[in-house]
Amino acid sequence: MPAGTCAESRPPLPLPDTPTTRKVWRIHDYRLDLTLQCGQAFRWQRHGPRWWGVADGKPVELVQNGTLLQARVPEPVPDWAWLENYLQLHAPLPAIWATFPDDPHLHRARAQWHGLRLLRQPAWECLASFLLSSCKRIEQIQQVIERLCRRWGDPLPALEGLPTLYSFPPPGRIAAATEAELRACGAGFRAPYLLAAARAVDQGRCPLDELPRRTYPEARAALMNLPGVGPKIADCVCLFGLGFLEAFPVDTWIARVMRERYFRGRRVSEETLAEFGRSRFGPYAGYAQQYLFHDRRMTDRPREAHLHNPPSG
DNA sequence: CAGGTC
DNA sequence: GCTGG
Repeated sequence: MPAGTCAESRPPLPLPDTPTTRKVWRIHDYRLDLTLQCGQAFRWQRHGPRWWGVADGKPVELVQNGTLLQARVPEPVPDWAWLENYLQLHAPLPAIWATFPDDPHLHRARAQWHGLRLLRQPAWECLASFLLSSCKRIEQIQQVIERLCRRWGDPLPALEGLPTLYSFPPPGRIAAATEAELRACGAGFRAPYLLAAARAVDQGRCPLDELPRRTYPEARAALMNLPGVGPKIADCVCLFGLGFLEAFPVDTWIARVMRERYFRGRRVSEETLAEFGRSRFGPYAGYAQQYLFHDRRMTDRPREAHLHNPPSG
């Protein structure tokens, strides 16, 4: 290519390995809106039909149009495996459903929220996010995370026409912060937990990168060694960040649903519910959890709203 | 009182 | 118990 030539012309037929900034997939059983909005990831913004966010450290714009999914990134990439993995485009949905028991509740929830998928997020981002999630609404979690990213993340190359997005701050950056600074970002009583987790990961005391190669119980236990990480947060990280699809996070919503439907409203511990969920729904219990969770949430607050919704008792 | 944890 | 709806 002659030097000094303006980049006004492109190769007529890009070879398979030619780095590109755009990609289109044909996908089935996938609903981007549900998947990015359901509270498993906290950094996606919707603007009309477009979604902006950071996947695996890279800024991305996504648009879904029926069975077409389109992605755009600021700098050409040689392949798109990172995004396919993050979005779990190749998750074998029919095979997953085939493992589910014949359960009327699950069947209905699955039909209603068809297209809701589990993402595969970076483990540290996932751990930090869910450490910040307790007793917070999704919007608040998003806010805190956004502040953390702007303060300790790096500005990323911007997509044309879009504002600059920031990387999720690596453990070392958070580890170097003070508890007061984290509180100032809105972390509240979770600040010391986040700080301790960042230090543990940064110093190799919690080897997040190795956990996917261990068994689910081992990974879960390793996470629960961290202060502030109990069964619920550990399971969220196992499910959304480590790829243990048998994990069955039990939060208050799921606990309510399970006690009502499977235990006649009896008082059962959350660990019992988690075990029950895993054994009833099997190797992909996490998918079942997500359908049941989303179903319950949307039933209780139909417009994902700021409606008060006082208890009916 | 909120998608927990110690 | 942080903090906000």
